[in-house]
Amino acid sequence: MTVKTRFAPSPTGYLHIGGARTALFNWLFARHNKGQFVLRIEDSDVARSTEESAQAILEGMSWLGLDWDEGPFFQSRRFDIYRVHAERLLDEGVLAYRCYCTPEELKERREAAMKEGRPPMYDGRCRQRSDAPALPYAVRFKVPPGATSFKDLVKGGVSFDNSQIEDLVILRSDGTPTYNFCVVVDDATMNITHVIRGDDHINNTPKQMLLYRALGYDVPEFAHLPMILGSDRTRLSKRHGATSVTAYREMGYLPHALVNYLARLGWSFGDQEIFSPEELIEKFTLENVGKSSGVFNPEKLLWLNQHYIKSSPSGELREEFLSRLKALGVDASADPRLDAIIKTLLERSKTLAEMAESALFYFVEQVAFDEKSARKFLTPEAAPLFAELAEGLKALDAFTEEGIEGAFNDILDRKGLKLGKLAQPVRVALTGGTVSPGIFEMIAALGRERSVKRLEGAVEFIESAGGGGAAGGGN
RNA sequence: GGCCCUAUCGUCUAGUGGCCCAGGACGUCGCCCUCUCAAGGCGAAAACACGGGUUCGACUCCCGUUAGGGCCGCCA
Repeated sequence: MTVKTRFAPSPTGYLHIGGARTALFNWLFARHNKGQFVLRIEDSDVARSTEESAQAILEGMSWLGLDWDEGPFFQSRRFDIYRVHAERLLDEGVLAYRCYCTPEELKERREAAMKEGRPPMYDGRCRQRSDAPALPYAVRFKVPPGATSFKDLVKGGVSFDNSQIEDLVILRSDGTPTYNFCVVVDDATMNITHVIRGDDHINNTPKQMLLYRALGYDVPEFAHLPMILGSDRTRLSKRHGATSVTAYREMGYLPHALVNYLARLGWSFGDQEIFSPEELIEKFTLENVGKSSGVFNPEKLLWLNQHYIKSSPSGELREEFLSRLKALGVDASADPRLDAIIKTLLERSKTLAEMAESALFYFVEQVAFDEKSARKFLTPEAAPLFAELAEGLKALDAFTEEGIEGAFNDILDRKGLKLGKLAQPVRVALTGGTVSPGIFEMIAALGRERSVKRLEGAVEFIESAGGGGAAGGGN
């Protein structure tokens, strides 16, 4: 039997971190076992579902690289299938029945029960009803007595007493099917072999198993993944910060970093931390999924992101980098320095957003001097150094890191200075601030023209500042 | 309140009865490297929730307590 898993989100919001991990584990399990992965949109609650959410979820999946073999199926387009199944149960007479209680009545009873400390379960009062008033009715599944247990692939043995399970509604009074019923009909008719989902669904499992049996279908395997919690150990939600996959994309995270992080949250393979998607597929098994919930740790994600950025070939990030620059007002698509520039930024950027921002100085016409840095480093003593370096750079045969270093060393030797005494002022002259990539690689990437111009501009700046001139920039 | 699940460093985790006075990673701190910032290297602090069993021997098995989470909808 070939393995078939599914991811079945409800389109009531964006793809969030928890959903993404559920999708990932389903995908990994299917790929590892050379099986199929199905995407199904659970929009049986038509009122709450939106087209945009469904679209956002598909985009999130694609961005993460989680491709599906079948679907997306939409429950809203399968209502007749559910109705046929529900009627089958109703026809049997003993498996389902019509309930004429109104939602308002039910709510009242539930609240009363809660207040008295009783379990807020439906009491089954319409079970015995033999009349058929001309009133709206919902269809309820008649939960049989006994116990329902199963062997969860991550949690182990789980058992429920059926007396704890109420007669659930499978068809609303408007004729639409409910979640627990749709899931069963869908998973059965789509031949899902392994249901892998969040453990907030573990209580639904016995209800669904009972439904499978009533319908005469085989019960699939279940694997319930522990929840992802926020730093305060409650269910991860918006107030814990960014929780949507899209948000991480926008902040400049790489999909592999997110995938790697999510995989290691709840799953492990010895001491290994870094996994390519291929490696995850090869190594992923449900046995190595932990049973306990885990706290989402943005700092570790950030570390992974930095890891993936610094180990990316510069060409791989080019497009994304360009579009981020563009958003900052820089069109660098035709700039021949592009790859060299990216290379200088690779190992000092935690996100793509940060990378684009720290690249800005390479492209601006006028360097904006940071006031404090300028006061400290753009001094009258520095001016002749800049002039000399500008000459040295002009005279270079090859404008390479080695050549540039040579030009620096000439000056250093002549003046008897340490590199720091020259590099830091030069850094301010060229970038406007005191933080940048290594001085030689940075100058090589900046280019000869601009480096010389900016040095000369800094000399002018110093001279005019000496005469009381205003702060400005070099070229 | 009832039911279900869970319990190793701050966090993610390794550990499947002796290899563990518990290993790795993020984070934190210190040192080294160093032209700044990073990266990198080295090192440090940091955990088996508690109580009973079982066993020659428990982080590992069982029971209980405690704590956390989840679910109790004509939401999914």
